[in-house]
Amino acid sequence: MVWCSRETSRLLCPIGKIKSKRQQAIADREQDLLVIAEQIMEREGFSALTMDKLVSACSYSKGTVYNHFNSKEDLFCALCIKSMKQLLHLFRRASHFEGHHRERMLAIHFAYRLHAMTRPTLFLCVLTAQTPAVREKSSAERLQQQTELDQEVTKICTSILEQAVAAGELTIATPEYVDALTFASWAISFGSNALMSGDCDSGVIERLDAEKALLFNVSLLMDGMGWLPLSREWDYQNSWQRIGSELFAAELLAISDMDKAPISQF
Amino acid sequence: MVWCSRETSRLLCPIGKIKSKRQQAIADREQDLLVIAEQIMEREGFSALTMDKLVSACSYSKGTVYNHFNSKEDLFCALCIKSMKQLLHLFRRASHFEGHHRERMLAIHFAYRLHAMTRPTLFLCVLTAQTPAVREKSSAERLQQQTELDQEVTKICTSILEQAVAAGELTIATPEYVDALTFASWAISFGSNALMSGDCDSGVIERLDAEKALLFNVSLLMDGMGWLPLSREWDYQNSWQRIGSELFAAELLAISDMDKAPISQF
DNA sequence: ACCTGAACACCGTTCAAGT
DNA sequence: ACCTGAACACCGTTCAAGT
Repeated sequence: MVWCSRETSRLLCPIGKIKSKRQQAIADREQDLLVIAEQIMEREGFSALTMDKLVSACSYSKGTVYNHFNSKEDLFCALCIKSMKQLLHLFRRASHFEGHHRERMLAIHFAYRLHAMTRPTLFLCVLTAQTPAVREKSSAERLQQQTELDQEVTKICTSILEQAVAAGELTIATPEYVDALTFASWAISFGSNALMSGDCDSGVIERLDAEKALLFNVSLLMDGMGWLPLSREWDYQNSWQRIGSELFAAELLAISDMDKAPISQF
Repeated sequence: MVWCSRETSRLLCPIGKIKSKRQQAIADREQDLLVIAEQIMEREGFSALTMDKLVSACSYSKGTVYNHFNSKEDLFCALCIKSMKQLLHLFRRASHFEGHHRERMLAIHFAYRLHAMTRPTLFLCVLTAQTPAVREKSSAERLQQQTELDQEVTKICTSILEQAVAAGELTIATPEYVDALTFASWAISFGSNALMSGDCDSGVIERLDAEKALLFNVSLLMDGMGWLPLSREWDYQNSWQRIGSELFAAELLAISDMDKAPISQF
């Protein structure tokens, strides 16, 4: 992997390769730090996350923390990467949903929404990591890893689209069309989720509304693609629920527990 | 305006009302400060914008600057508001485009893309202002003004949609459907622009690609709505160009000058 | 009623000394 | 080869004194 050339003398930790015991320990420590950072944000808000607080909340020294993240922004970038890795796992599961290919793509969008709900903090880290102030000060390695993950996510969508074409569900003018359709799918999902997470101050009713809106938006887009069966010929509301119960039952249970907790407490 | 109750003893400056000469001077100063802040970001990058730099770049004292913005994040929020006001102006112009209603909605999307290109810094301020770290520390007044502007933008879209329904271009199941369609339009535009501005390091070819992708995405969505004439019955590529030349000729000229400038200089 | 800038607390980052 | 934490520079914010 060419991009792994390290001009900075940071901790050795080749990505996606077999690690020595020492390297593994370092990687574990990094995961510890990310968990602690996430906890600070959840407890005290995003702006409360400072390097000082992270250092005093963990068992390592300032210098060691800075061996992992060469700036506060780099830490945010690392959180964004963690978020995208989780998303990728959900997407892989979604891509094997038992149904036709349009339903599988819907499962991808379901997974994205699910991630935004179950891990709101990590989801917002992705948003924050798109910010120029963060990108300017993140390490080249991590920015590269970010685009790599982006490509892997894209690959999953592309593959579903290609299968749909092969199955005759979808007709495309040229092969490059698939990339355009992937981008459109990604854009509607990102846009919907980002705009919805803006005012997520309310409770359960809002959540159901948000899901409905996403399903609606995605359905419009796929109908526009001419992806069969069209929404007037198929009950995607039902597909949506099937995806939830067959693929993500455990995660949804965790959410409803989260919803209940604050109510029973106050 | 109820929400204008000011618990903080900040500078008096009622929004959208007639201002006294003194209040006008204060409002002008605020605009000065925003221009300077924008210049700092353009010259030195987003992370270079500090309150110290803003103070030394302007002719006012630290205390005075803090009378306008009660935190650095509040300053970002103010820049976001400025950005949205400019957007609103462009949208109003777009909404009067000479053509059918689907073309008018397309003009809205054109205006959004145009704004992202001509004022990239301000556009990215909107993205930054969605970030929880900024929202947490912005003043209640400005956050309120932000949602007010959001609503005004929404109103323009809604009105175009309603006119399209009245003209028989578009059929909707229930009146609330209009809100859902507005949200979908907003989501595809925001999503496309946000994702595209992520890697806007390149030149002219990229720009044309970005425009093509946006037109493509929007067309898919509107086709999905069943908004007549459908993209297979009408040349929206041509509409796109007409919008540019008839509505935003001056702005487009400014962009091509910007593109040329760095080439001739280096 | 508003402006000023010194003063303060905290935060991000570095690096010489240690193991 | 990596860890440590004192030290430093800078940044955000406040507020008593001034007009």
